[in-house]
Parts: sequence; structure tokens; C-alpha cells
Amino acid sequence: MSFPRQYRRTLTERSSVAGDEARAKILAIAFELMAEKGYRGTSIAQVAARAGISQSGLLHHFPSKQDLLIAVIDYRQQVDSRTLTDAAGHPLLGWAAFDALAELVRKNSERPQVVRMFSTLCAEALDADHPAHTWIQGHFADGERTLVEAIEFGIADGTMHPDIPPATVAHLTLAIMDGLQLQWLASEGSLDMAGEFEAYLEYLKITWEIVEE
Amino acid sequence: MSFPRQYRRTLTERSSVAGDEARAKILAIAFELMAEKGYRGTSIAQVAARAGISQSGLLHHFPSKQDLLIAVIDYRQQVDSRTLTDAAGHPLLGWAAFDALAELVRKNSERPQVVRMFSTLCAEALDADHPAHTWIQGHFADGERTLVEAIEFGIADGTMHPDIPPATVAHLTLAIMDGLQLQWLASEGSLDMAGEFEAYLEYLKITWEIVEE
DNA sequence: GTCTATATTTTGATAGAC
DNA sequence: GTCTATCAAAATATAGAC
Repeated sequence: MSFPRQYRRTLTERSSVAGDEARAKILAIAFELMAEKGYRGTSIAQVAARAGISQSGLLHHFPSKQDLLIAVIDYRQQVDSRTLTDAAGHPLLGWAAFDALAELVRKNSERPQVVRMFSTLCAEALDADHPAHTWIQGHFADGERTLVEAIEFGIADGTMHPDIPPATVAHLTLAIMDGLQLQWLASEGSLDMAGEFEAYLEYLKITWEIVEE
Repeated sequence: MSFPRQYRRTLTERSSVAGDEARAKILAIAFELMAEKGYRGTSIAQVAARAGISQSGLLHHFPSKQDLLIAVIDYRQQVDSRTLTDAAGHPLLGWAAFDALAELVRKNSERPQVVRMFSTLCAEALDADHPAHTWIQGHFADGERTLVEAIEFGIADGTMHPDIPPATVAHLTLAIMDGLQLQWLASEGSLDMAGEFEAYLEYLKITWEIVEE
């Protein structure tokens, strides 16, 4: 299949290599800066300066500071997606979901920037006036729902004890992840975040796992 | 015992009622505002306006924005002190320390402002350039040390299983507290933070408590 | 102890040339 | 697509009167 020449031309022009490179560079620097200083602590002038572009040059790609924030959040979303899904895109259920979380924590312990971005923006976005407030509420709600479903499957499955309280274990598990991130960042990486989470998972299995004999 | 008149006079003047009231009002409003918007998101003009005083009037009591932040952190420190100590000021040890934490979580679940202040400033202060960076590092280090000592006492005491890993359990317990706070704030109080922490404590005791027969 | 006035930067954003 | 020039508002802080 081939496009008529005028459409081909349009496509080429819209995604010019130089343009995308500039956009990507701005986005990467905004990500880094907002991870460290938050949305409120980051100015578009700082981002522009580090990206080696003028402030107006930046605003050509992202018309406002909020647009830049949205792009940063979207980028993080992409980086993390499919973590709790299998190769076919189906959600992981039962203990597989918890093992995937342990895998995610291990992955995160090698990218402080991504962890920092979440911890910083998450706390900042607790404020109802923050542009990412809705995002963070959805993030927590999604996390809880996903884990609750995974646990309910584990009960039905016969691999988790029927007395396990799904919502409580979901809350505690997500709390451990977020809380360990704070300690890990504050300790400048000296805390073994992945190891501690795996220890938690081990105790969880001792308490609630049902193993076939 | 009585002071010579000139000293008495000095003491009276230094802590004039009107002055302390203004200071206290400014402090309360700064606390509230920084809890919501963080240090970077709060301007001294906003604090002054809400306190019904001019910007310069505020700066008479707190010479700079940083001084205001330090006062806010000190104030929180006072509110929370003696939580892990008994009436005589001695540290609580063994399971008593964990029970005191559960009590603290229950108390916190009735003062969102205090919780919000910690969660917001904690994340903001992860940045090495933040004026409260040293404070937050000390906060985490203190928390870990206190809990590790409490657990080691419990082992020596014979009330905790000798295989309990003190540092890991300390990290997980503090992580649960901080992580639950984020979820609780994001859910606008609909999550039962105290109940979930007590559930965690129950599992912890099932796993590690040694009960006399 | 509180005020008005002011200085100096920095902020987010726009207009318009190239 | 990137720039310079510019704007209006907001920021922290100081000086000095009362």
C-alpha cells in the first residue's frame, strides 16, 4: 500500500527527525527536573536552559507548563505499563501478580529517577488544586483494584487462604512499595529496597499461601 | 526566688502576649499552607494575607521563609514527641513500641493536617537542595534506630522470635505507616488507616510473637 | 510590632521576526 | 522550529516611618 504523494509529504513533515529529537530532549530534562524539584519547584526557564533551547522554543513544543507535566506523566505511564500483565496483555492474577510487583521493585531499584519522579509528584499531587491530583487518585484506585482482583482470583484458585482480606493486603502491599521508595531515596540507595520487599512477600506467603501436597 | 526588676521587665517584654499571639497565628497558618502546597508552593505573601498581617509584619517574626519552615518543622516535632516513650521519658521497647505506633496511627487518623504536612514535606525534602533535606534524613534514621532497638530488646526479652530480622521489620513497619498515609490522604480519609495498620501488626505478632504458656 | 514603599529576581506566557 | 523582545504578575527581601 502507498499513500498519494501529498499525504506522504504531510506525514514526513509532521514528524521531522529534528523536531522529535528536540521534543524528546525537553521531555527527558523536564522529567529529571520535576523528579527532583517537583512540578511547582521546576520552572520552564530551567528546563529550557538545560535543554539548550530558548524558553519560547520550548513553549513551541509544549504550549504551557501543564502540558509539559502531562507529557512527563504520560511518559512515566508508558515506562511502567504492562508490568502487571503477561505477554498477551492479560492481567497477572494470584501470586503471579505479587511476583511481578517484586520484579518491578527490583527494576525500580536501578532507576532512581523514575522512583523519585513518582514519590515527588505523588505527594505534591495530594493537594486538590494540583494539576495531577486526579491522576494520583486514579493511580491509587487502579492499584488497589488490580491487586484485589488478583487476590480474589488466588482465593478462587485455591492458592490463597480463603481468610485473606483482599483490600487490606492490597493496601498494605502498595503502602510497603511506596514507603520503601521514600526510605530508599532518603538513604540515597543504601537501603535494599528489593530485598526488603521480597522479605515482605515471603512472610505474606507463609501466612496465606496454600501449597498442593 | 525573685528577679531584680530590670530582668523581670525584660522577660515580660520579650514574651508580650500580643507578640506571641501573632507569632502563633502565623505559624498555624504556615503549617496549614505548607501541609497543602509544600514549602516551594507556599509564598510568605499568602501566609501573611491569611494571617491578616502585612508581609513585612510577618518577616518581623520570621526573618526569612526558611526560618518559617524551620519553625513549622519544630512545631511538628513537638506535637509528635514522646510518642515512643513512656511517662518517664524512657523509650518503649519490645511489642510496646509497636503498640505505641498503632496508637500514633490512630491519633493521626484524626488530624489530617499533621499527616499531610509530613507527607508533603517529606517528599519535597528528598531533594538534596531542599532546606529540610537533612531533617528528613535524620527522621528516617531515627525511626529505624528506635525500632531496631525495640526489636532487639524484644528478642533479648524472649517476647520476639530470635529469627526476626530487626532492620527489615523496622523498614517494613515504617514503610507501611508512610505508605498508608499517602493512600489515606489520596482517598480523602475513606481508607481506614488505623485499622489497616492494626491488621499488619496482628500478622506481625502471629509470625514473630512468643507467648508464655 | 506593624506598616508603606520599594528593590530586585523570577515566573509563565505572548508577539512577531527569521 | 527557533529566536529576541517584551509583558504583567508574583516572588523574597530590605529600608525606614510610626
